[in-house]
Amino acid sequence: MKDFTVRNKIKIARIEKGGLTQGEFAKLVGVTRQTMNLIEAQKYNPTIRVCLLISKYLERPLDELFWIED
Amino acid sequence: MKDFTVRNKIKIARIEKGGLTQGEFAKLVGVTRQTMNLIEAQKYNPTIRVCLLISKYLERPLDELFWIED
DNA sequence: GTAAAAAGTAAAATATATATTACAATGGAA
DNA sequence: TTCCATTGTAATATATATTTTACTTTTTAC
Repeated sequence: MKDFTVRNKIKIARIEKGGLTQGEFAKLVGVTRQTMNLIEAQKYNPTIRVCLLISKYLERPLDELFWIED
Repeated sequence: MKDFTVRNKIKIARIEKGGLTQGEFAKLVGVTRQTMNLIEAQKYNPTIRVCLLISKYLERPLDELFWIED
């Protein structure tokens, strides 16, 4: 199967959201800072569960935060 | 952390999409039929990558297909 | 410029998504 | 009813998301 790459704009959205640090945001979502770091750096392919929580706390739709690059 | 449950309406959307069998759809998306079966049965928490492909082939936004129940 | 906070990163351990194979249950068409 | 396609499910194996701990680099405030 093709090697679609998943992209996200979490980091930008988090900063735009105002003041949230990576660690604070990770805690909100319920993952470790390291996990959030890797997700933001697009080195992970997070589960929909984590993505939904990210979407919730950033108040942005999933479709705006995540997309495929083929 | 709270135990949010992830829900999805993939099976309904797949059938509404017309004629696609679970196996055919799984192949389209690039996972096995068993994996798609477990995802549809809400026993898995799929990766955003798989969800994006599902969204693409069902022509439905992520936010319409997946949500959290708390 | 210095100190503290935040962010990047890395290695090892654990949890779980996904694959593989196989078989049972269900449903619809003949 | 019988046959065949589809779906449900289970066991084992593998890949990888996530955690934990710890250290380095970058950024920000003073």
